[in-house]
Amino acid sequence: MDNLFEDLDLVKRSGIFANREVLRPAYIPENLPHREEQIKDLAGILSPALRGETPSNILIYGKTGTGKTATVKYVSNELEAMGRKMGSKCSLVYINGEVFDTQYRVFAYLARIFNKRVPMIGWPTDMVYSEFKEGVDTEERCVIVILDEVDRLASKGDDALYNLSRINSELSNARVSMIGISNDLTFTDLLDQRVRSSLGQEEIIFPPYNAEQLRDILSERAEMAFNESVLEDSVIPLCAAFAAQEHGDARRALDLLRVSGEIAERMNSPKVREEHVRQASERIETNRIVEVVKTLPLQSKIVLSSIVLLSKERSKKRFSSGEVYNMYRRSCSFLGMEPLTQRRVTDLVSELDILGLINAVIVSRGRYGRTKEISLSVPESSVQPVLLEDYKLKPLANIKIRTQMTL
DNA sequence: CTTCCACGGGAACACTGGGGTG
DNA sequence: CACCCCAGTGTTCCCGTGGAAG
Repeated sequence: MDNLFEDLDLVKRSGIFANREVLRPAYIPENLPHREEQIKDLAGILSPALRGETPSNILIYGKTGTGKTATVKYVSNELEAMGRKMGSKCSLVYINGEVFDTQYRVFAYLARIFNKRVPMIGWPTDMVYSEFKEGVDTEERCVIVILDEVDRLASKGDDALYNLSRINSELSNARVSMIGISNDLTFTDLLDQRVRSSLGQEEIIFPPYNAEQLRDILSERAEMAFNESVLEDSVIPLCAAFAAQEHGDARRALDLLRVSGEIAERMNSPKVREEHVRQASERIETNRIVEVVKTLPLQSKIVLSSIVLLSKERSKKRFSSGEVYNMYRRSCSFLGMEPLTQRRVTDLVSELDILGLINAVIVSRGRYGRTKEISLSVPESSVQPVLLEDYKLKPLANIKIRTQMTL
């Protein structure tokens, strides 16, 4: 009769949260503060869809957490609802370029939405493309394809975008237009001229939020998320300030607020205090590092581990690619693995750089050539244990660091 | 002006896991 | 069933290039 869960605080009605879900990134609020203009623009550009015309293609720019996706989804829902009311067939398809990051996958997904049976891999792409075309064209309608994180898709060749942009000339009933969402402002550079002009018929910019605007957003959500007066006055401004440093990332701010609440809850504190926010900020950062390192491919782990080993061994903190590559080769032979080429390793290093685990800058040392200076940009103590969790890397715990070390 | 090292673009290749066809 | 086709991914190979010390 004693249930295991009865004793756990988790089940008891939380004193802190009223509804934690509204702080999660997936939640789309009714009201998007400081995005009125973008909403209006977007709605204006899309409105022809309701009159049976083809809306212009749109390109949306803005850094992460500036409300791009939320805004688009919000407007989509409104548009679809209005379409139903007016009896015009209007459908929006949301595609995340992170998940569907190749032309094949995008068209296969689209074809499936329009009731075609297409395997997720195996066919020639043009076959999948024509299946999709046939599927959409079965009736008169307006289809708006939303490509979130298009830069992902575009970086692997712009064929998909090109095909999508000229599909209308091959359709007789349906009309297709697209919305590209990108957080990289320079990504059109790698597009074909024709695609660029077609996709960028209209452009909407989402500027980063400043601390003040973040405060508004947080306050509004906090009202729904938390019970009355559990937040100390300084909590929201502090969350906003932290996130404003991170180029005004609202997602970050909301995360911070939620985790602060969770920490307060777990500590049985009746209120969320400033110290909880600071702890939350730390925890989010270390969690991120652990998560990233854990999911690194094996070879990248070895490269990273080599850099860690170097920074433990030497007094200095920056290393040339040559040094890193040598250490990498030693690690490989220690593990009994074939090392990759230097060329490949420079790519892996760049990836680690983008992930923010290391810092790499190209320097020219004149007579002594050109290198990348590489340094760890996160504490080694938070990286090494995670690396050693990988059983394939276990032996590296005992690697003799100094070549000249005597036994 | 030369020289040096490795950066990073691009082509080519190997391999995988799924298709369709005879 | 055997066989070849296809997209996608990770890799190697080749090579032109940058830019300050000498």
